Amino acid sequence: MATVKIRNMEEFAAVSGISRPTVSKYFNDPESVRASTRRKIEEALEKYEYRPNIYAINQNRKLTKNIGVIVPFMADPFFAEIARNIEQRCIDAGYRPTLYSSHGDQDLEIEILDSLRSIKPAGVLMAPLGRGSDHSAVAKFCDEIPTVLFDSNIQDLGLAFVGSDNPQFARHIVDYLCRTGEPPCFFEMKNPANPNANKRRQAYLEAMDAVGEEPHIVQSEGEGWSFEEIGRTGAHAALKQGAFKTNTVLCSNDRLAIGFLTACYESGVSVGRSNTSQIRVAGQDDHPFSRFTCPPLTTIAQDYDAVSRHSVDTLFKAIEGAEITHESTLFEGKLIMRDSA
Amino acid sequence: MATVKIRNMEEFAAVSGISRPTVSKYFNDPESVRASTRRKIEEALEKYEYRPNIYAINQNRKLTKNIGVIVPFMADPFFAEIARNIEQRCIDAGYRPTLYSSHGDQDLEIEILDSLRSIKPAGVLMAPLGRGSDHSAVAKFCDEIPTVLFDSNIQDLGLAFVGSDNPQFARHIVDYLCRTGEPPCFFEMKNPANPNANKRRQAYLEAMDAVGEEPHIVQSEGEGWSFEEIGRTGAHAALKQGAFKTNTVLCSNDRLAIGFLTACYESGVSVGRSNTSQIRVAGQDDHPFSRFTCPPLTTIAQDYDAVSRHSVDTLFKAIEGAEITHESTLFEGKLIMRDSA
DNA sequence: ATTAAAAGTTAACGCGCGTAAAGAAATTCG
DNA sequence: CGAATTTCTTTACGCGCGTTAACTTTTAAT
Repeated sequence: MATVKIRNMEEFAAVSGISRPTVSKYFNDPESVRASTRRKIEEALEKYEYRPNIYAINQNRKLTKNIGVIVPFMADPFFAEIARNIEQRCIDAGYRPTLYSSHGDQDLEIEILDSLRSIKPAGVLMAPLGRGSDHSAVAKFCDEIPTVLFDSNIQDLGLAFVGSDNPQFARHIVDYLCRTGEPPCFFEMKNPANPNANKRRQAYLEAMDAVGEEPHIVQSEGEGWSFEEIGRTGAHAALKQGAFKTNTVLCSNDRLAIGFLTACYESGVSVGRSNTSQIRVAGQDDHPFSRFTCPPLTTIAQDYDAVSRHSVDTLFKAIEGAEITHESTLFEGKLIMRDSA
Repeated sequence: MATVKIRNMEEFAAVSGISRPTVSKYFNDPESVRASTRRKIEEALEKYEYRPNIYAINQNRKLTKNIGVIVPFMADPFFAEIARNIEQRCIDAGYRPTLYSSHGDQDLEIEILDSLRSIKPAGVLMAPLGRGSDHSAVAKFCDEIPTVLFDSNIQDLGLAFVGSDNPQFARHIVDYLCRTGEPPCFFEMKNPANPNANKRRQAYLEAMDAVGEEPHIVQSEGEGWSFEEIGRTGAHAALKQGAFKTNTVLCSNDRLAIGFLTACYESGVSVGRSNTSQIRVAGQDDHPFSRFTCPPLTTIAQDYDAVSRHSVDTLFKAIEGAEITHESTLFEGKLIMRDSA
């Protein structure tokens, strides 16, 4: 392998027999040099260990190849999955994604934005805390750096918003539940962290109206991102006081539903769609764990592949100079029928 | 606020009335300048928007303040939690952590190491894939950059290893299970991704020997990181052929146990420690979801706070010049009694 | 073969900051 | 108060690479 250690592009250019400006050109785009030149450089690359210093590169380029990816809560596997998906797309496009989680904390979200500024990213993909976000801080950031919001929207901030079509979700699953049994009550947090929650409540109301059923909303106390625990305690309280007017419950999201199922188990309420069951429970999102609840959770799956693809595409188009007029893109969900409803 | 935009430290030094070298000194350590000087600089900092260019800084410093944090599988909330914990400790110590997930993929793990090299980190905290890691690639990396391994060990690589005391885990939970009912069979993957799995099997055998009971091991087919699904299908197969010699099952980890519980539900086997239950199931790790399984999972909790603290401490000591002799530090677990066993 | 176009070379500057040296100014202390 | 000490200022260089300008060589086309 290497006989001498290559310290910089100058030295590497020397051993490859090509001038430094041309080598620099090669690293910015290998296709931009003649095939014979490319071959020489790549032969040297095999022989010697050299990689351009990323700090020197970024200091001199007007724009880095960095992409920031922010999710509100990494310990939620749903966000881990979508982050992974986005990350891979960035890498494939030749960018360098860096992953951040706000961990449900406003101060941390602000710190992340601040930290991102210092790495001068070409663009940012952000799933904001939502209700918990500092609106003006996010607005200011979106103003400085090309940013696409996903999952949860903040007014008209950023280049675009990409998320799920909550009304379609609600129509779809409310339809299903009504066709197969009693109409669903809606179970949610009283003070949800995520603005999607409000849209989902609204969507539920509209969907129930459309099928001509009377809506019933049951709310759980508790704040923060411990949705399962909030769902569990809220369900216990609601079950005890007979808050559900029908035997069917649609939860605002799967994590809440997971806690709900735990409460049902703990209080001896049998869940399922069989005749012997006392209650039916459905969720929304198709959380990675929903397959493994007892009973497995009927839910409506977010098309997170489409969400991540479209988010990334939109950002890259903007980075590459396309004029983007702000728009929201919402993807439909698929019903995942399992045993809980 | 700002009347003019500050472009670099030169300009900022001008408006603050302090020379550039002193300002530079301030940013490296605010305490290193006279109080009156510090005050002047901080007043200017309030008045003008300026932050040193991180690329220029890192180009000139011998050592960056970057810390790499690698976990094998971010969609496992256990790793998300420990990563978060580690991240925070790094920030508190004035470093800049960057988070990576190998997503269970060897090629990606290697890519991450490569990518880390290019940011010239002061140190790295790595939970390797384990069996799935490219030993020589990791070894080479540890040789170049101060690296502490945690969670899963690879021989004697890196500055140190920090993890859990698997034998203690096994003794503790085997003791408990034997005291309260039939001795446990052990349920695990035949081809586990994680080397801890092998240690846990061994620990189970020793613990059973210690209490004078005959061990029984049941293995599930399947590879990769979809532990829940592997646990579920493996449990179905094992239950169908009556593979368990006793009515108690200790799973190698919680995610496997979660799948096991799903299989029990699906095949109508009642789980729990009451007289009416047919089987008892326990896990290991205290996964964030274990509280919410049905029934809630009895398990043994990893002291991930201690693991992350000690990992970070060890790394920082090494970075700050302390001589580290390679050693493994293992933390004990606490029994978490819930309803499944 | 002639020639225009394409791709390479050499030389040089700049990016923003770390850092070192030498001397000036401010502070501390006896 | 003067001397010793600490802290700052000025000046200057270097880090590794992007990039430009002027020129030379190679390639493709007539």
